[in-house]
Amino acid sequence: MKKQKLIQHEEKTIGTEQKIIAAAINIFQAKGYAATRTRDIAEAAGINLALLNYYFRSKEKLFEIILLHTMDEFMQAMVITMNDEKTSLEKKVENVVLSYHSLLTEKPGIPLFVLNELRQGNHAVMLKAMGLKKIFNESVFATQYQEGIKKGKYAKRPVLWLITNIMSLTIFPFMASPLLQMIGDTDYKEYDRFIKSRRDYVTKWILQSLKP
Amino acid sequence: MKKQKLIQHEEKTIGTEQKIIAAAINIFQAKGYAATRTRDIAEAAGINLALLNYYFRSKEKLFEIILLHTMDEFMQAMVITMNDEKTSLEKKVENVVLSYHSLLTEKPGIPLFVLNELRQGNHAVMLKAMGLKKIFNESVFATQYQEGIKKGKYAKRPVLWLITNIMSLTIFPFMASPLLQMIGDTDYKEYDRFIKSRRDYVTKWILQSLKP
DNA sequence: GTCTATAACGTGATAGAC
DNA sequence: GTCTATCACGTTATAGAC
Repeated sequence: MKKQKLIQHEEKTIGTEQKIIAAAINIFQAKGYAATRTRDIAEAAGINLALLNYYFRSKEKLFEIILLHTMDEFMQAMVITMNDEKTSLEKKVENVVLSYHSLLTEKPGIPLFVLNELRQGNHAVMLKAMGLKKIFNESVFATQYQEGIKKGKYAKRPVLWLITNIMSLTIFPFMASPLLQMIGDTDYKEYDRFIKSRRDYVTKWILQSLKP
Repeated sequence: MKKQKLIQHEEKTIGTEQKIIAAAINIFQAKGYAATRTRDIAEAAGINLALLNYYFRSKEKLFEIILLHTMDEFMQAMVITMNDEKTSLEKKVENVVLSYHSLLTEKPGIPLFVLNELRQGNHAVMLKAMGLKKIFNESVFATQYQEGIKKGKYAKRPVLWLITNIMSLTIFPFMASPLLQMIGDTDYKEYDRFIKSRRDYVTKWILQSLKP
């Protein structure tokens, strides 16, 4: 009976904590740190402002949790596919494009959120971002790319070149979607189709650019 | 003598006003509306906080001026070249890439600034951005593109397709420069060379993608 | 026009009851 | 754990002297 109570207690705790985190993710990602008011998060979570501080001590602490979580989400989309021993580099490019598309279709606000905090000089983001260097340079992806160059299969360019192409063509259309929607005079649904229709084309286009 | 005094008066006024605007551009573009404190602008302009409000009434008013100015700067980079009657579409693509590169090399913070305020739902930006629709659809650029498609010279795709490619490949590397610098393990100077070395390649790559 | 001093306000955080 | 009420602080904006 004591255990029963404890479990119930913990479940309830986790429930509220998760509700706050879920709300915080939405609002922080949509508006950034400075433009977000903790009151709004509390309201969106259906709880009181005081309770938010009870769980997370401060706005900054809560933010850092959301920030790290978001960075992980963003990086995970590529880390796994980049280190798959079983796939070719060509297949990896395809998979990265695919996984970014599915992530960003669901959460298009992530890149702007991350880059914005990076520009503000947020220390936590910078540390996380540092990790990307290792991830790339020590990845199976990087090795395969270097191999391809040695064999004369790919043009001799830094890995950064390829990564820039991939990220530019996959991420930017999501970041700039409000702008591009206006230019193209499309609504949300139509723009979504537009982006989807680009997906395979983008992959092929990138692969084609690898040739010497 | 009265006129002399008036001119002097006006010159001094313009001087201070411009100093404030210059400072505001720097800080607003670097940190966004919410994260900017008017005190910082005043300090950077070498004047007092009260004086800032004397000239611009409020933070919001000052911000809107900077915002519209920035949007104009951003849009102007393409509007002019897009409507040049004397150049071919191929030359226009080349020129747009060039003008964006020179603008963003000097002021790399502009795209993030604009997209960030657009995401916050800023009314003024949205109105300005609306103008882009007309600018593109009624441009010489758009006409030439449609002509090319009719002649079977280009693949049959919406103009938005081409615009997305151009913007993605030219703008994103500037927006994500802190991130990409870390990934590539390069310093500011080296990354600058990297971007410059991509310029011509990007142009050719885009042109190549026009083919059916 | 420009300053100093201060009012007015918004927001993050806490005290204390339940 | 959760709430209401309140404090504490930073920031915008203004009043008033020069």
